[in-house]
Amino acid sequence: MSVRYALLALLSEGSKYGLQLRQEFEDRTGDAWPLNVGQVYTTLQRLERDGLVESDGSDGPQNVFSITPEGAEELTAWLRTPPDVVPPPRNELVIKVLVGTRVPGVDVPELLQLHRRRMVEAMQDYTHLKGEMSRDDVELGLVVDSELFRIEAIVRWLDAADARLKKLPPPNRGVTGPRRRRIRLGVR
Amino acid sequence: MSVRYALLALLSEGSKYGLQLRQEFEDRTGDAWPLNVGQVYTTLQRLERDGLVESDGSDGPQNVFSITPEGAEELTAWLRTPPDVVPPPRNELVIKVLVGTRVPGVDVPELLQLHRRRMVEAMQDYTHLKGEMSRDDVELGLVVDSELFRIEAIVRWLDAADARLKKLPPPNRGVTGPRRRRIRLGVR
DNA sequence: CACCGCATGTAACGTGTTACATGATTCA
DNA sequence: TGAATCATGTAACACGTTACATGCGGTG
Repeated sequence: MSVRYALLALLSEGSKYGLQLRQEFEDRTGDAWPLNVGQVYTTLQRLERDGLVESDGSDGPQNVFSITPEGAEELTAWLRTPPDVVPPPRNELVIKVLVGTRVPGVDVPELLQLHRRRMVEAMQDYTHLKGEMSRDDVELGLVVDSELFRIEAIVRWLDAADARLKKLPPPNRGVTGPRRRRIRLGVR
Repeated sequence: MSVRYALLALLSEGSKYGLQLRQEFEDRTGDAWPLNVGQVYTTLQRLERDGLVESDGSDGPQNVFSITPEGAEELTAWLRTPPDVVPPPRNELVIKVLVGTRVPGVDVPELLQLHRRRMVEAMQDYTHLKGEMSRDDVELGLVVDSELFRIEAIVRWLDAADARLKKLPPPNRGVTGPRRRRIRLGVR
């Protein structure tokens, strides 16, 4: 839902049209997240359908949109809404490791080391990039920071996973276990 | 694409049917990620269509699926594929902050503090949960670890963002800037 | 004129979500 | 018998992606 509300935010500054919204979205996120133009138009249609945005009726070559009061309200609510934390968003790497332990012929510690190497390389690339960046490019700086912290967290998790798996190595390799009662992370 | 390959991984252990796959997916990810049954069936259809999985023909009450050699190949490739890093995945919180700086009436530093509070609370909840967890619940332990590291990285980013925004406070508040040349993160 | 850039859209597809409908089996 | 549970599926929808089609205007 990021795009939907990002467009709303850009429109809260003033009325804009499609291509302009794409341009400004990319500018204001440091050119880090290319945005497909098609998605801008379909998202604007949905926003209009939901009454969060109004079209300037002019079906001319520049179809200008403005935010409505309801749109402004939803926007400020969204800005203060924290990202969902229970249930946690699915984490592809974590799933890889967890289901990987049951795939015949897969060496999980080796898998952890492989991904660790890739992640460290990515961090080096980003760190190098930071050196080349203009010091006052706040937007790109923030995006790169977010990636660096995020990837660093992945590396730490890979190390923790390695340690955890070393502690109880083969007992549940291929065994289905006694179906022990589990804690459900705040669902229903 | 996590679910698609997770099912493939579970099938690499042996043939299974729909509900069983959901059950095992949830077991093996520590019950942290509830999986909708409907998605299992549609995903199995697509896997079959793509030749990665075979149905046991028996359209009976238990429709059993097995992995094909092509499926096994795709699976091992997926396990070793690192998560995409350029362009970075869109980060909803980062987008909130970046576009929030242009929304009239929004106090960004206050926004950062609000989200920081929420994230710290989430970390406390997870830490508390770890204390209540069975020590040998590897799966849930790994998921909770991944969330703790992930959220901690968010908190660090919020602090870094706060510092960055304090350094150059109002110059680009509402101003569109000179459209400076930017580094593109390896796209195209 | 022909081409390019701007601008708007549509179509097809993939993943994911929720909700609903349909049988078969088990058991009080 | 009737209700719960197991098991399979479908429908409708949201978001996102890629690719394609259309129209307008300026410029060589």
